[in-house]
Amino acid sequence: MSGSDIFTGTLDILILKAVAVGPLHGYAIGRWLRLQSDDVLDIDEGVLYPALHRLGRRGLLSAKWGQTDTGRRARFYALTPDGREQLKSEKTRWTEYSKAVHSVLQSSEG
Amino acid sequence: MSGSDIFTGTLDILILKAVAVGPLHGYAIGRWLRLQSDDVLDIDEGVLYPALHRLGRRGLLSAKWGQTDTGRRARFYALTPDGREQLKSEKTRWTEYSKAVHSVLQSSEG
DNA sequence: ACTTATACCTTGTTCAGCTATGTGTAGTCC
DNA sequence: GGACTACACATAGCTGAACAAGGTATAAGT
Repeated sequence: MSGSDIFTGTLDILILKAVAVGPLHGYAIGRWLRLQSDDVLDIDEGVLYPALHRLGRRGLLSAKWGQTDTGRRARFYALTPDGREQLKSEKTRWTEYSKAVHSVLQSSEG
Repeated sequence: MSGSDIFTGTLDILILKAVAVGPLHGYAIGRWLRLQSDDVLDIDEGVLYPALHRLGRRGLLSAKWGQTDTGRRARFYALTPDGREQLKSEKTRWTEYSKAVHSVLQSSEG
């Protein structure tokens, strides 16, 4: 059901990236993240769906109802142009930040 | 005054690491993080001091008043044994997590 | 006198993520 | 028939870290 805790602020990037290739529905986003991260990122559905709604409200994702491969009804999310820009800038920010944290954690100087 | 936003959850690790080498006072912790991270990590004091108090309350840091090199009064924080363990496990968690995020962001598969 | 750097602190607010829970469909296994 | 798993969506209440914006005070430089 639930995965290990998230570092707040990273979820949006992960979601935006997941739908960057093509539209996906919520459940598939969760599955894809689990797959790509070797089970490290296991997003609770009670966290994932509100996040999708937030991103929609902010105009970073668009949503429409559709059919899965197996004929089920599902809500498909796609990146808007704003979302694509947001992904890009957040990715840059993450990369810079994680490098900074890494260099702090590696440091042995007092 | 303020730095760029933090990814929530990383601040504790950064602080614990800063005092891992030896006791430091709050202001020096901020300065050290800025230095080690090439100005990427610039922790607002209104964020830093409450965090130090929290870590103290949780028993991960000990605190005592002392004198700086320049003769000023300052509160020095040091790692407790619990704090050292927490640093270790959080470091592991961060490393695993950031690798996972990285591998998601690098992915090009749909 | 003024500014900068040092060094500490608190109060109020926001909102992401956590926890728990609910709905319903469809396939499989015994 | 009954139980179970996977799929797919959703909301409501809570917590607490971080943010924003202030405040106190000393010392050194110009």
